[in-house]
Amino acid sequence: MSDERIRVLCVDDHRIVRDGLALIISQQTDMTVVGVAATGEEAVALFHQLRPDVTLMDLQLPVMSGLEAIRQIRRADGAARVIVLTMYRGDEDIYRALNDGAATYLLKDTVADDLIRVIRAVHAGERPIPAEIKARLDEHADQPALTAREVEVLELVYRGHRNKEIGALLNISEETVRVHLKNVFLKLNVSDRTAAVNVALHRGILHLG
Amino acid sequence: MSDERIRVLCVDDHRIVRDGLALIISQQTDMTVVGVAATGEEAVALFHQLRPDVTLMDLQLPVMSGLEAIRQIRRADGAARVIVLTMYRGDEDIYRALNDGAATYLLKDTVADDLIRVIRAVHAGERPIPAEIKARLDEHADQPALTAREVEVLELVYRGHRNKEIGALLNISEETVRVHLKNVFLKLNVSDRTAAVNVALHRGILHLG
DNA sequence: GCCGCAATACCCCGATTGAGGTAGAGCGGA
DNA sequence: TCCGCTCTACCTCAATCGGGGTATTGCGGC
Repeated sequence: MSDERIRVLCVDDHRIVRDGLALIISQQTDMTVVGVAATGEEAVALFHQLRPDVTLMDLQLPVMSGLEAIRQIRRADGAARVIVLTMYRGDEDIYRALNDGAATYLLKDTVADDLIRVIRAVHAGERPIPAEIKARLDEHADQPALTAREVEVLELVYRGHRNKEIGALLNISEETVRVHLKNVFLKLNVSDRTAAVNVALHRGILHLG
Repeated sequence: MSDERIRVLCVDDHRIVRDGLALIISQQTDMTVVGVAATGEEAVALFHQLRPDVTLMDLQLPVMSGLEAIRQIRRADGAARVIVLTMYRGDEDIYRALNDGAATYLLKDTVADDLIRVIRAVHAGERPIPAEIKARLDEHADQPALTAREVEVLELVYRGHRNKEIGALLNISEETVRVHLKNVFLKLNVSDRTAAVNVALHRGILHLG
């Protein structure tokens, strides 16, 4: 009964990875790939059009991030089941995705058979969080969270701007920028901007791009 | 004649991607995956053991990079045919890989059918460089190259070290570190260290990790 | 209503950084 | 052999940055 197959939407910006995933899933008798998307927009549009049972979502997508796509999908349908499948290992990535409604979070290290099992479990309403991911999430809870403004400032530091420029861009004084950065340094446990950017990139607070 | 199939070694650190690629290749009647590796060391060891016709190599590998693996493989066998398959789009990545003996360079955006065609072409002794990659390589030629020492200094800046610390780590004076950085800024066309790191990450001169 | 937090802004001061020089030693190619 | 490049090192000066404060406004939760 092909009507009873789990209908999967597959979202990844790398064509060859998408093709590989689709092939892996298509080989199962109890599931089928009903659509593929390469950007966040495409993912949201196809979700509405296809109403898949499970959406397999990479976080690293051009134009609109996978995180934003998850938000929009979950806002439109609180019962939507989205599995994150990504190479991002940062605790902040994991926290944000699960906090925004992802059913679970898998790294691309995952074995094909495990992915298949998780798709079935999530379709059945479970939320099987891998131990490694759970551990990272616990680490995250121990860390002080940056505020939205602090992330905004740090992002501009990462782009290579000086404090004065950042102040001008955000319409606040250079002094205030310094205050935000001081707090960022405290929270990230570093003593200068390059180290802060480094930590932020590794923890998934910022991303290349 | 299974003996006449193209024997492919598949190197990628993400298990699910490796599985997907292997599945794509295995579906062809004229090629077969004889081995898979997840690190540079494994890749080099398996190359010697299996002597594949074509090696499909990601650049982003733990412990030993794909670039270093290519160097070691090509040093051992100047006729070895290695296809780079990576998400790295930096001109420096492309330059280094092709300069160190890769037969061609594909992005993970590549369509499965194109990958298959390139594997056949490379096995036949061709070097089919995609137009996009060729264009990036031309851009690279217009840019002044950083010296090994300059990259070394920039790497430590990226790690968050101050000039004084970098001097101590490299056993040179802080003054010399400043000179190297001045030259880096000139070559990368930036005016401070965070911008330099940003450009270096995007061009593939440095990598996360 | 009160407390805590986020965001804003200003102060001082020492450390660090970036931009401008000059210069010698060593090495490899023309 | 000589030229050019790389690495090394030092100098000066102005700009930027990081660490230490204090303080006001506004918002949301208890």
